[in-house]
Amino acid sequence: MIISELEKQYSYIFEKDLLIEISKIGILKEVSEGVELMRVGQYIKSMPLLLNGVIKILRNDEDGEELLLYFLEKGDTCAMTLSCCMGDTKSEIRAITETQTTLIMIPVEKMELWLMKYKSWRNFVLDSYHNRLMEMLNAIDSVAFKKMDERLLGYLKEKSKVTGSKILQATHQEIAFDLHSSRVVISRLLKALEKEGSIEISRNSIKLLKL
Amino acid sequence: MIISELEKQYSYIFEKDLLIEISKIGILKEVSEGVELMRVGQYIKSMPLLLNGVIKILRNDEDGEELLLYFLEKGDTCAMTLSCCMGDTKSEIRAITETQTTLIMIPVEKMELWLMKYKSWRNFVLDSYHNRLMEMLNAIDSVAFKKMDERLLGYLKEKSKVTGSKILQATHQEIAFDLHSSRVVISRLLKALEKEGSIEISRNSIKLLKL
DNA sequence: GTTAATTTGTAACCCTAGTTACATAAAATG
DNA sequence: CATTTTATGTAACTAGGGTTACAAATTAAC
Repeated sequence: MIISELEKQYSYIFEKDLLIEISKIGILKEVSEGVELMRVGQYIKSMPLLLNGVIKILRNDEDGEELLLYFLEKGDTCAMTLSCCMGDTKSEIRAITETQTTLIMIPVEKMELWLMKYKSWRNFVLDSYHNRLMEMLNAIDSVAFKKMDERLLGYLKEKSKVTGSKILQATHQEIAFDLHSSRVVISRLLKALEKEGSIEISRNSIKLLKL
Repeated sequence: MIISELEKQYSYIFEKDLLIEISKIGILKEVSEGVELMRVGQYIKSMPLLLNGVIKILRNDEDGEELLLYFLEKGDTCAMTLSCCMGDTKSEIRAITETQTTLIMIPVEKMELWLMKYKSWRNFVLDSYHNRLMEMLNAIDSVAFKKMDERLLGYLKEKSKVTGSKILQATHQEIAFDLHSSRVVISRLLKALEKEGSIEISRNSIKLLKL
């Protein structure tokens, strides 16, 4: 039953034998929107393969301050998880489902075994690391080089892209959390975007117009 | 001749056979301080293993703005290089020798081969990715959550650690570049640190006192 | 040793974005 | 439908840090 879903996303990535192993060993999991899949400091015993939906990955500092790092989409896996599994260290990030998601959980033990056995798995793991490093660089560019208005715009576009909708469900406060800013600042900048005709603001939602 | 240097840093990491391969194939390279080893947009054909010295890794945005991401020390390799070699993409970062360095260059072709052949190489590559991800998280914490005075202090400590000296050779302008700030701001904050008794400022150098 | 180039110190100013405070509006709850 | 709760709008203020401008000090160059 798993394998049909699996093949849609991963058949051109993984070799046949590996797909079969995954479908035997992996545990299919349905998670609804807004669920915390992982929090900082937690140990990780299994690794998720994302079949459907969107997960947002956040960084927290000691004082509970928060910042969105990037979104994971179908076909992605969490490099942080990989990283933590290998090193047997605690998670450094927080993961929350942005939409309803379907994922396959793989026990850690298999990971190293498969690295030896399957070339496609090796490539997948290395690609994941590569992709995640690139997303981290984006995150750094954003906070280091951009001003808040630009960051906000980028955030809205990205969120629209991953959810596949021009209408975003979010309060100004939630956006402020993701961008590590304050509600007042976000309201201010959103208002400016509305005046300039880029968006339309309603309670709990924002409609992207000419972006 | 290479192998003696090699064994000092990597004998407990790599298996014997791999060490021999590296010493046969790798090209030993001595680089003096302040040399640009890699710039943004460059293609990478070989991968460095750091035997000695310190390399600083910088991020540039389109307008030439710059930010220090982290330092590489002996025993490290550049995960970005790994990443770029694999994906055959351009470099996203800039690398400059912070001190005189000794490194071994490995041709890209070997990398994938060794991933299959040597467990120790696999672990090394995965560990490198892990370490680099952690350093990227530090960089993000710094720019996202900290104020400039804290960042400056962290920078001074880190630089002192990697160079192994309490006396740092740097102008305020150079520090400003690394932190993506301006000379005036850095001078201002350094002065404050001096008044508080943490450092001693001289032309072209800063002495760390009670840090 | 005189001149030029670098480096540092400091004042004055400005802008972004964070904070506080309060009003209004829309939904949820009873 | 009256009352909370939640979300948004806006003004006024503050602070961090970026910019400009210029002086002083140190070093390098001739």
